[in-house]
Amino acid sequence: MARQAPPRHRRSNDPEGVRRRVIDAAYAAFSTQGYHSTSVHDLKREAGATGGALAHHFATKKDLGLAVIRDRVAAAVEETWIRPVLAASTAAEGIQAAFASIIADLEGRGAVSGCPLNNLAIELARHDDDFRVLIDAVFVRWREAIAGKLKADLSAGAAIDLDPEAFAVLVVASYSGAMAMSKAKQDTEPLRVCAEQLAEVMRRRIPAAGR
Amino acid sequence: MARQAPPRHRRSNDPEGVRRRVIDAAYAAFSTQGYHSTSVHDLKREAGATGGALAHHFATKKDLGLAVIRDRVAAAVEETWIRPVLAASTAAEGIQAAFASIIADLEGRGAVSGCPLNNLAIELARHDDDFRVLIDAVFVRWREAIAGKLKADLSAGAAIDLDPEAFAVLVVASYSGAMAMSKAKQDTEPLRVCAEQLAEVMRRRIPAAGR
DNA sequence: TCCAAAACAGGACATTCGTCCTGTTTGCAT
DNA sequence: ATGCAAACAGGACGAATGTCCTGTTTTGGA
Repeated sequence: MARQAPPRHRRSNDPEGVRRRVIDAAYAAFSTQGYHSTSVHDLKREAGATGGALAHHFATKKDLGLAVIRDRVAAAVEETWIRPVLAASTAAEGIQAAFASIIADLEGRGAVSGCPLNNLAIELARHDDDFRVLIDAVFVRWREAIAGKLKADLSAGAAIDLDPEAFAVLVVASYSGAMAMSKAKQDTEPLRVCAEQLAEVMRRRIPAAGR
Repeated sequence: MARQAPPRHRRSNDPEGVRRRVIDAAYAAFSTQGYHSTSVHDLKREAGATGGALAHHFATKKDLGLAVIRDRVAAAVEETWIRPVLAASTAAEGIQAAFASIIADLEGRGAVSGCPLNNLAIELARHDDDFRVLIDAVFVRWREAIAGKLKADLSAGAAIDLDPEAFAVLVVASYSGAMAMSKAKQDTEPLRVCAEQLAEVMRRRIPAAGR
C-alpha cells in the first residue's frame, strides 16, 4: 500500500510555465480542432500537465477557453492584423500586407484551419454568453483598428471616398468568410481572390495614396 | 420475464416520415447548436424517434450529418440565396434582396445562429474529409450561381466593370463573415453594413443597370 | 394465407467526457 | 528550522456519449 516512489528527480514548481504550456496547447487545439472536439485529456497530454496541475490553474474547461481567447486569440489578431495595418504607410497597404502574410503562411503549411477568432465565434457565441461577449470585443477592436487607420489616412490628406467604420466591417467580414471558404476548399484561392477584390475597391476609392 | 405489453394502439410504419422528422430535427439542432454539441439522444427526443428507428435510417451520426448537408443545408442555400438572385432582374438587386430577406427574418426572431453552411464548414471541414468535400461543393454552387447571374446581366448588355467569378467570392465571403460577426454581436448590424458596402461597390461599377 | 424483409422498439454496452478528491511536494515568509 | 499556502500528482467519479444488439411489429408480394 505504502509504495514509496524513488525520488526520481526533483520537481520544480513553475506556475507561469505550466499555465503557459497549457494555454498554448489549448490555443493550438481549439484553433485547429475546435473547442468541443478537444478533450482535457488531450490537453494534459500535449501540455505535459497532470489533472491536478490543470485543475489548479483552470477550475473548468470554460475558464481555460476564456483565458485562451483573452490571452492568445486576441493577441493573434493583434499580431497578424492590427500591427501590420498600423505599421503600414496606409490602411490599404496594411490590409494587403496582412492578407499576403497570412496567405504565405498558410501555403507554408499543408492545411487551412481557419481564423481562430472566427472558428471560436461560430462554435461558442451561442453556446455561452461569456464567450460571446469576449469574442465580440475582439471583433470590435479589430474593426476599430482598421477604421482608425483609415481615418488617420484621411486626416493626413488622403482622398478617401468611403466610410471608415463601414468599410472596416467589410474587410473583416470578407476576410473571415474567405478564410472559411478556404478551409472548406483547403486552398487559399478564396483568400487570394478576396484580397484582390478589396484591393480593387480601394484602388478606385482612394485615388492617390500617400506616395 | 415475458411481460407482454398491452396492444396500446396500432403502430404505423412511416419510413419517409421518420427520416424527414429526424433530418429536420438534426438540421435545426446542427444549425443552432452545432454538430458536436448535439447528441443523438437530443435528436431522438426532438424527432420523437427511438434508437432502433434512428439506427435503421442512419447507421452513424456522420451519415446523418452528411444527409443534413445534402438534403437541407444545400436546399437552404438554394432557397435563401440562389433563388432570389436568379429571380431578380439583375444580380445586384438579387444580392440585395437576399441580404434584406435574411436580415428581416433574423430580426423577426430573437437570436442570430449564423449561416448553417458556414457553421458546419468551420466545425467539420477539418474534422472529416467527406464533410469537407460536400460542404465545398455547396460553396462552389453558391459562387457559380452568383457569377452566372452577373455574366447573364453582362450578356444582356449591362456595363459591368468587375470580374463575375471574383466578385461572387467577395459576396459569399463577406456575407458569411458578416453573419459570423452578427452572431458574435447578436445583432444584425454587421450584415446590414456589409449589404450596404456591397451595394455601394455595385452601384459604382455597374453604372446603368437594366432599368 | 404465409413469409421474408423492412421498419421499429427499447435497452445494453464500452468509451470518453469534465470535474473533483485526497495526498504529496515545493517554495517562501518568519 | 518551521509552518503554511501554493503547486502539483494521480486517480476516482458519475454523467454523458455514440453504437450495437436482440426482439417485435408492420408491410407487401407470392
